[in-house]
Formats: sequence, structure tokens, C-alpha cells
Amino acid sequence: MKKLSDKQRRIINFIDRFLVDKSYPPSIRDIQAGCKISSTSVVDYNLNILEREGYIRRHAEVSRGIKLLSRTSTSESPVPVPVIGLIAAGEPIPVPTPDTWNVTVAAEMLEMPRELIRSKEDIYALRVKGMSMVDALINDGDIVLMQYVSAVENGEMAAVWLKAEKEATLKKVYIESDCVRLQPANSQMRPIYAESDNIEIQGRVIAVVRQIT
Amino acid sequence: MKKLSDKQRRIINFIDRFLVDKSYPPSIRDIQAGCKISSTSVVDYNLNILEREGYIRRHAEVSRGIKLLSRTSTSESPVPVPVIGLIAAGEPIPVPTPDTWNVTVAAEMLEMPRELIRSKEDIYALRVKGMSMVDALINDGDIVLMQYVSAVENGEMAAVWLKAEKEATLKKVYIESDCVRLQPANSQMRPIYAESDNIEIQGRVIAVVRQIT
DNA sequence: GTTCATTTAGAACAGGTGTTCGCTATGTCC
DNA sequence: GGACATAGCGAACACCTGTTCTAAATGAAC
Repeated sequence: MKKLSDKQRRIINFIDRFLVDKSYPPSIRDIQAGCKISSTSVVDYNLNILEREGYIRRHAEVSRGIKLLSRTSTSESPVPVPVIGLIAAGEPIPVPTPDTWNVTVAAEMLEMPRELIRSKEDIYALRVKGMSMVDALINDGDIVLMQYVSAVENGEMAAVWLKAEKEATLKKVYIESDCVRLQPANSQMRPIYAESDNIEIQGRVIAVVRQIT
Repeated sequence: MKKLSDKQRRIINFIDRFLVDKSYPPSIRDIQAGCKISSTSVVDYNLNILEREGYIRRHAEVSRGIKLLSRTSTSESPVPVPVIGLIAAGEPIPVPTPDTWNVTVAAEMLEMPRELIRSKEDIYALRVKGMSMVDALINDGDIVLMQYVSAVENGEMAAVWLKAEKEATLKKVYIESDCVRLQPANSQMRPIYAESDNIEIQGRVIAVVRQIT
């Protein structure tokens, strides 16, 4: 693909917006008006270049016979993720069961872009309740994407259940010689040290999504 | 929606197949040939019924101006969002230009679930650089989804450029009698008060996405 | 049967639309 | 400068296409 001229970029752009808006392709004269081009032949000229460079495909002698090639390749199918419950400081963390995995049974589903969860499996989501995770830079109402694992590697962010304190928290986990260090994501905060048999890894955090208002 | 006649079902079906195949809508005479209908007026007649019943939408006097409404699959497909740059404390906030909107030209694209951005338009994304937004519970490396607006309502989270300080920040904006109050999302932090002509609203924050590791 | 709404038929019109042609302008390379 | 490729311009042509009109066929309800 060669470099496009400014006018050609404008044309591609216009076709894209036109298609989203009207859901049928623009005519040559639509493009002419939309891109403030002086002549239809100039539009035709540049469309031919765009086709030669592989950005569009044209159908000869068919009105509005323009197909955008770039657009089709981008959209990858999203992955449905079940939201199986809440995570709050004082409550046990919900753990996925065969039932909650079921797409039809889950109370709420979230469509996540495939690139966010990559090739990972056993993904579920929790909604954060309360302000207890602000030290992990996680707000009330945020959605936490989790992977169901029972052990994590050093430095990974995990959902941790502190048995004695009966408290759920999201921290980076570092296994040290005699105990486990739980480090908040916010580096300005102090870490917590816990004994190995007092913690239970409930899952690994792979993403956080916050929708505002 | 009333029950459709056999002919009308064939027409809908044909439009659907035609769109998938050619990616532009059929003309009246395409439908006539494809559905073996004797007259263009019959096609026109039935298309009007299909529009009245809510199956399609027609644009008057526009060739191939047919939009299939029943294809709801599009409403769940992910929305491509261009990542147009970085947002950091000491650097001006990138503002989308017609070029950066372009799907094919943008350096990086993000596929976002449609429900996250709802029906909003003019969406772009910025990658956060540095720890200066921790008071908004936003970490280094987070992706901020923005909507391009020049003014925000009271209490909305916005990207604000402080002219005198030459500083970019994400804060909740409250317009008060004599000045503007910039409130961090983390309610434990103190607000900043700025004069109206010292701030520039660069966009509205609609979501934050954090990918961990 | 009559009456009425629905559907079909064919043709024609007016404007939309892709295409083409000759010409000019601009820039590049020797 | 001269030769050449690229890009733009405006007009005209021929076909495409949505629309409209009148008339006829069909079918349902009575």
C-alpha cells in the first residue's frame, strides 16, 4: 500500500462515515460534495487509485458500488464473559461454578474485546462494591475481569481471601521466604504481610473496566 | 409487525444475501430480477409495506437507499475506537482530527463492546503515561475512552488542560459561581480550584480500561 | 352477484449516476 | 528549456434508478 494523498484519506474517511451513518455507500457526487471536490472526474480518478492500492473495491457501472475493504478485517468477534457476582471487602469472593459459566443462566453478560483477554480461558467478571479497593486503583462499580486459577506467579495481581480477617482484597502477590507480601497497585501505599496459610488465591486479575456515569 | 407475504419474505431475504455478497444494497431492479417480480412498481409497493412494518428503512430518491433494520447483529458488534495518542501530566492532550478518525490510518485500534460506549459518537482513546492520574484512580498504561466535546455538564469527568500550569489532568468538573472546581475521582483527595479562563475542556471521559500484565 | 381493499402490470418521466473526453496545471527528472 | 507523469477541471453522454400514473387482476366480506 502506497502512501495516500490528503484528498484520498479524506475520501476513505468520508466513505466510512457515510456507511456508518446511512448504511449504504455514497455516490460519486456524494463524495464530491462531502469532500469538497471540484469535479466528479477527480473523485473517479482518486477512487481508481484507492482501488489499485487495495483500500476499496469498485463495481463498474453500478451506482454506489463501493466496498470498503479495510473495515471488514478489523472486527474480531467479541468474547462473552459472565458477571457472576460482587466483590466487596467483607464478603467472600464468588467462585465460578459450572452453573455460572452457563451463558444462558448467568445474570449478566459482558462482551469483551478479544484482545483484552487474549487466549486466556476460564474468564469471569466481578462487579466491585465499595471503596475498599482504591489502593488497587479500583473504584466502586468497576468491573474486574478474572481468570480462575488457584495459584499465581510472583507479582501478579490476584483476588485474595484473608481467612482470619474474613476480608477480600485485590493485591499483587509476592511470595517471600517466610510469608506472603500483598502489595497494592498504588505504589504509594504500604504492603501487607500475611502468613501463607491465612490466604487463599481466588483468581487472577487480568483487566479492569470502569464505565463512567 | 404484521405477517409478511411470501413475496415480501423473499425480498427481505434477497436484500440480506445481496448485502452480504456485494456489501452495497440492491436497486429496485436488482430486487425485481433476483425475486422474479414482473414490475418495478410491485417491488416499490412491497418495499413500502416492508418499511411501514419496520423491516427496512428507505431513503427517498436515493439509489439503493435501503437499510435492513432486522439485522440487529450489527448493534452488538464491537466498535473500533482509534487510539490517537498519549495523555500525560506535562503534555498537551491530543485532539482528534479528521485524519486520526480514519479507521485505516490510525496507528492503533481498539475493539470496544458497544454497550460500553452506548450510542455515543466521536469516541477516541488515549493511553495514560505516568502516575499523575492516580488521584482519578487511573494507572500508568491505562486506556481512557474519551468523547470529543468542548463543554461538559456539572460533575462529569473530563480531560482538562490547565493553560497556566501547562498540565493535563482528568477531573470531575464543577462550575461554581466564580471559578471551576476540579474534583479528583478519589473522594479522599482535595479538589483544585481554577479560574474559568485558565482551563480548556478537551473531552469527556466515558470509560477506563486497564489490562494487567 | 356487488363492493371494497389489496396486489399486480406496464410504461413513462425526471433526476441520479458512472463514465469519458479534451484540456489545463503542477511538479520532477534529464 | 523540454519531456513526462501526476493531478485537477468542467462538460457532456448514456444508462441507471426511484417514482408515478393508469389500468387491470385478485381475493375477501357481505
